[in-house]
Amino acid sequence: MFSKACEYGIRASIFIAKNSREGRRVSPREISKEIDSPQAFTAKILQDLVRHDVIKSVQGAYGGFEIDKDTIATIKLSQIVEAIDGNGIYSGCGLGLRECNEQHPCPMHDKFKSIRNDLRDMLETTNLEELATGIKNGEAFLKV
Amino acid sequence: MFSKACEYGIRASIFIAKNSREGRRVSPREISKEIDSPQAFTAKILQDLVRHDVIKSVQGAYGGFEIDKDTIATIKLSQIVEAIDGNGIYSGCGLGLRECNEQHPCPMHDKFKSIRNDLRDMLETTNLEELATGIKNGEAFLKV
DNA sequence: TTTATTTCGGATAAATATATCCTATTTATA
DNA sequence: TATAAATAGGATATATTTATCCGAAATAAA
Ligand code: FES
Ligand code: FES
Repeated sequence: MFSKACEYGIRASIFIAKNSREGRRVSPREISKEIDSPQAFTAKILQDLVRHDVIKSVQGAYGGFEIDKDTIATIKLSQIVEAIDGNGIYSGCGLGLRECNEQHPCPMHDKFKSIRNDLRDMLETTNLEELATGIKNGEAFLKV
Repeated sequence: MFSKACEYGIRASIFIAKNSREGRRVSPREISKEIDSPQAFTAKILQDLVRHDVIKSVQGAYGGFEIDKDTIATIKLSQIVEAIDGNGIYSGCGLGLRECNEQHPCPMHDKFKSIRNDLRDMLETTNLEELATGIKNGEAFLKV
């Protein structure tokens, strides 16, 4: 469904959100340990998310990654997915035609479209705040 | 969503189904032309589908690929997807945890599960007969 | 200002997915 | 039986994704 990079990116963002709520910056080392992902690869993805204004980085000693406390609830899953995987999952044809087009649909179009729209709605209405809360409460997990 | 191989496999199966209803066998050359896919690569995928009993091949002169007329309506999209991409899309965790587990859910689990189940239901209730009919009637297309 | 720490970014490696090529095998027909 | 036409399958090539490595730049604190 999502690329590995995107999976790591979402898990990392949730972990950063949880820690930022507690006023703690985190390093790629700590992040990749807590979400069980390859460190250098994860660091690349974090840089990508910084460039896309999903998270913030602070360079130098005592630096790390964080998210402004008051924006955590405004960051949607869709922003992370689009930053890393692009928007093909929202608009692309399920059977790989050049574009999904009502006037030139593939045989799966009608049935696929509704699922794709549900997925888009879900990603656009889910924010980091609620996901981080699940982790905080021990109801959900980021690894294993 | 699906791999290229899976997209080609579904499009090819629909094309074969349409032709088998008309009593015509088709070659990889004709298939890849009609679904606009790389020929040799498509041929590999067709072999895979034969091994998984989704389609039938007839070797030698006047051979080709076909589907028994009376089984076309019984072949579900899910069989093709599972043959090529495996069943990860049905059972895998959306955030890449080792397994999707109610007792150890990722933060996206509840919301993701319902979409994944809708997708599975769609693939399990859609058969080649109806898809081929769309093509036959000119309501749907397999390329461009 | 020096030092230690940390992100940034380029280069490279490894793994996987996609695609091509060529030969062997099968089979209907002449 | 010989021939031509077609799928099967191994070997190989290319592209993309995933992953690692290392030095440069930034920055807080001593
Ligand atoms: S054309 Fe294929 S999903 Fe819309
Ligand atoms: S555990 Fe992640 S989707 Fe179920």
